[in-house]
Amino acid sequence: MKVENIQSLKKILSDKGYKLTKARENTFSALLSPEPQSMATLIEKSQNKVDRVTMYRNIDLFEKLGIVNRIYVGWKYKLELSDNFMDHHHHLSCLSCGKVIDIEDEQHINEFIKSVTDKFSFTPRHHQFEIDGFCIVCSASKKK
Amino acid sequence: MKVENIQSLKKILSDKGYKLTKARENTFSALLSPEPQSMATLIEKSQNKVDRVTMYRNIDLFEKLGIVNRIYVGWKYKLELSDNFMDHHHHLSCLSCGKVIDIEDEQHINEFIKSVTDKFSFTPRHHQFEIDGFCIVCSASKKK
DNA sequence: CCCCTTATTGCAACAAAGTTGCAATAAAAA
DNA sequence: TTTTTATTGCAACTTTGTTGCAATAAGGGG
Ligand SMILES: [Mn+2]
Ligand SMILES: [Mn+2]
Ligand SMILES: [Zn+2]
Ligand SMILES: [Zn+2]
Repeated sequence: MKVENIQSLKKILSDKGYKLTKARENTFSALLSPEPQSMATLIEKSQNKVDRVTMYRNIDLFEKLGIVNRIYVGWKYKLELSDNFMDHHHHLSCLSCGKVIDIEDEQHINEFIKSVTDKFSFTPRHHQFEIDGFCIVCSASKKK
Repeated sequence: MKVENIQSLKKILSDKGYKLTKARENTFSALLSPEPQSMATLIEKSQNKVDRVTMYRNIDLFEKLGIVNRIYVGWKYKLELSDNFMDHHHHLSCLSCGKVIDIEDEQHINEFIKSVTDKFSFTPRHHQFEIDGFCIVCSASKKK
């Protein structure tokens, strides 16, 4: 669900009976970023514009409406605008040094997603594939 | 890292200079379950045997030692003994009703994991593949 | 088996994260 | 403009996770 501007945001909201408010405009503004952001960051960026509680409520709503994705990075989740139908979050994550390697292979994954979602008549919105283990460097030095 | 019994737990711990304590035995007992469990569940199962704080500390330790995996289910993480070299955690998770559907297809996934980890000389310990979206029921009934 | 050293525990106190009820307010519709 | 209804902010609360520290218990050596 791509949101181009405030107008398209308003349409998405009103189509479902929700109102476009100042708080929601500000929530959307805070989400504009090249990187996924933590809830704490969004709250801080909007301080004295959007109340904490309202931020939680609107992020929940936006996620339900498909405007944002919640992804896991390390041990916590972050939020991002779901600009593309399906962003790719596939990575190898080293449990020792924390290094994250991105996997490029869209081919296999997209085929797999289609076959499995079709089977269950599931409407996919977002996915994430993570392999935890040890990178080549940390595998070599096996201590601790 | 498979832990067969208390003896093997003691070995894993002492090899790294950690002690086997009553609290750690009870932590291990609480982890015995066919399902991944939340931190809250583990704490409750061990109430008046292991202090909350100690539970957090020992779960952290166990994860570092490879005894437990932390996986994400819906919006939160759960913990499980890493009995098998690589447990399968592939699921479809409904953003609306929270229902989780397990994906059985090991074939494609294992092939994919092997190809990608080989490519980067990465030593996998655990993986997780999650597709968020809407189940057949919630897809049908649109709003809210 | 006892002593000694050191890791580990429990507790209290705190910090961070997320939730709920409700009266006041601001959208949107009429 | 008036009416209707969703939304907000606030206060209070619950849940989750962290830190410092004195008391305790595990394990090794004698
Ligand atoms: Mn992808
Ligand atoms: Mn599974
Ligand atoms: Zn590494
Ligand atoms: Zn559902």
